[in-house]
Amino acid sequence: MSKDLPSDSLSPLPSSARATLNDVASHAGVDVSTASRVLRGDQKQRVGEETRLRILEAAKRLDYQPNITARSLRVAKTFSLGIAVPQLDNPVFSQMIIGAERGARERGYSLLIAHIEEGFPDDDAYERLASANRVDGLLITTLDDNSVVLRAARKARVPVVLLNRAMQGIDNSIYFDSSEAARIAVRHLIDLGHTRIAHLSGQLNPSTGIGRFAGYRDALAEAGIPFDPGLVAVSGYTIKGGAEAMRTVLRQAGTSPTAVFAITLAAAAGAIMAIQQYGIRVPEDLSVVTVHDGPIAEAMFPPLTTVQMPVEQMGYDGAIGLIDLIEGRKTQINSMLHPLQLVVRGSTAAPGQPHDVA
Amino acid sequence: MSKDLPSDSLSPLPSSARATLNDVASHAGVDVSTASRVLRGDQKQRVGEETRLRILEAAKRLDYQPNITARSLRVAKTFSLGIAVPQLDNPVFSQMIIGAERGARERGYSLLIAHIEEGFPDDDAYERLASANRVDGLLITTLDDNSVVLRAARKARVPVVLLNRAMQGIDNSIYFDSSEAARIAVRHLIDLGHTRIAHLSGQLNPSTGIGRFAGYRDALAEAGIPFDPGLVAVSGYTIKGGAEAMRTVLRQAGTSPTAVFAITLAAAAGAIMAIQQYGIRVPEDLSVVTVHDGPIAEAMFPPLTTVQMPVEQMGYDGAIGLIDLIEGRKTQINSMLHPLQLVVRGSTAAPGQPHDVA
DNA sequence: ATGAAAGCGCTAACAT
DNA sequence: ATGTTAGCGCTTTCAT
Repeated sequence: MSKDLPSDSLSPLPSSARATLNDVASHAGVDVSTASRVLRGDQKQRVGEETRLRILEAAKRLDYQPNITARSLRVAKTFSLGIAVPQLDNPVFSQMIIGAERGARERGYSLLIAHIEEGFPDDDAYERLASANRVDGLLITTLDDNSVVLRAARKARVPVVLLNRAMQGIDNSIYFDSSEAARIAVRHLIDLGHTRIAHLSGQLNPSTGIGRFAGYRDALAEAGIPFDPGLVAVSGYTIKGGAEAMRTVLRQAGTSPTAVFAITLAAAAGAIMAIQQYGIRVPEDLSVVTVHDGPIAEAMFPPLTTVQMPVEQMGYDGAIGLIDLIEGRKTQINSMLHPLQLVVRGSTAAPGQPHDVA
Repeated sequence: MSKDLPSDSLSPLPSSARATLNDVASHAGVDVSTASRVLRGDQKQRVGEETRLRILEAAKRLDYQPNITARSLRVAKTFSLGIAVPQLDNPVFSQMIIGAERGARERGYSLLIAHIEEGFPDDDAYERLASANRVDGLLITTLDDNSVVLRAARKARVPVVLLNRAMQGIDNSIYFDSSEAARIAVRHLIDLGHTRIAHLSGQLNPSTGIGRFAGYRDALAEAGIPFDPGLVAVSGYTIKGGAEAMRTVLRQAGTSPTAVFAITLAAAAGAIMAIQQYGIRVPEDLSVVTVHDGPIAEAMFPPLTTVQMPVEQMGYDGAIGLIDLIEGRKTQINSMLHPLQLVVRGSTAAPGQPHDVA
């Protein structure tokens, strides 16, 4: 008798707390299970058209939003993906994240980000995501250290997709045809008439570095240009590394190069710094080309000629593939993306043009 | 009678599925509530030291990891923070994310990322996070469009902290003393002897842009240098904008400037491009200085003189503050960060040094 | 076509 | 100091 609370509850009344499925159901005068079936868009739902409408309307009126946490608990899935990146402020990784976020979002997943501090890779970064039951799958990227990745992938209790490279012992990956990209870049230099072409490389064990190095050698071989080890130095993937490697090459090369193929944007930027320090002009005295593209390539002086790399696509495909794995639509993800196109800008030109030095 | 299943369950048996609290409890011979109290490190726990140890040991043996989803459902918290960013491939935002991720992690939260597509700000980006019950709080950043942010913050059912600027109508924010940074930058130019100092500015309504513009004018006024509107052009925060604004200034200025203060890294990069296109030399003919710092500033040619901005700190403080808000330890977050220091590199020098033009 | 009921794994009163 | 109990909001058999 004391329960004669204001029962004329026909008003929207999304007063304070979020409406639950229960609220929707009672407002529509049905059981929660029925409401669930409708709202979830259950395939074989067999629900009366009229009730369907009533439920939908109630949901709308109450501004119902499913509680993902509850659903997660019930179906034992988190509907989120984790992505572990070693350096966030590197265009490669940010673009990868953009793509991954888009893929995840399209499929109703969220993207959870884990930054792996350089130098503390062993610690927990991957585990944090993998073992804490927070994600249904893991996208992993790495620079040079393979062992950590391998270990993490093994320990993960969820599907893992490796981005940006293929690796022995890891089944799923989306990677890039680095050697093809390198070949395109070097061929461009050769077409311009260069024969003394230097290469700033990655560490020469991991897959990416090797791929580009191979492409470099292949292109030279095709053109019948002999390979000169004195023209190669390891730069890694940083600006500083690029600058140092460039200096090494300039000092050690018997006959100095007229062009250089840098393994990545950062290395190329470093190289240009070093080159200009020596008073050498780009591209008059030395042409520079690299792989990967983006606003920074345009912003440098001179603007950089690059072979475009579908980095965002890689993130997107990785996310979609990972979700396919999670939801059992696929059992393996393995695809290689190809370089997009050569974008010729101001950093490359024919060798030895008669430009006077000031 | 038919329940004589293999009951000698003393083996570790983390065979397949994750161990639950229940598993731990029964292995330790206690009730789940007791196990919960211990494992959660409940303050006023009053649990026997001996049982405590037994529980801890069982948890370890079974490699128990709490199911956050279940806990979330129970306590009605997700333990995750959302961060919405307009452009991921911009050092400002990536550094902000790095900081935010660290703050969140330190407090046991995860960071969920939402990329706001340029041009589709209205859509759902913020709502996706805010209304889907996926996060306990929101970190928001924005470029120029305030209305969207305001609306999003209003609609959010969770606490919101605005990063990188203060805004009327938004209570919580972590921002940066832009005008102080601008003053430092411009004073540096003045100290070098410059008097014709251009400014590439942001849109002149939002807070950040105004702050820097104000700092620019203040520094000029302090030094008794008259303000010349012909030396100012709006660049916004992009490379392209920087290049265009620089060209505008070079064309329109009656007496050409000997130095330029660009509002941000990207604009400075664009400006340098434009400058070098005209065959003007940096810093001999024209000095360039900007606010914000990072590897890119070092990588450019010439390396850029900048006033350092604690961007990562901003993300970190934002995350910590947001969590304080969520957990009720604070009721308002409002702090202003100050510029770190002036880093003098190759892009600034005294005006009119007797350098011959080639 | 719809409802009843159980339960995902955890926490938090409330007993004892 | 420890156990009992209820329930967070949802999905999913199993009935009807």
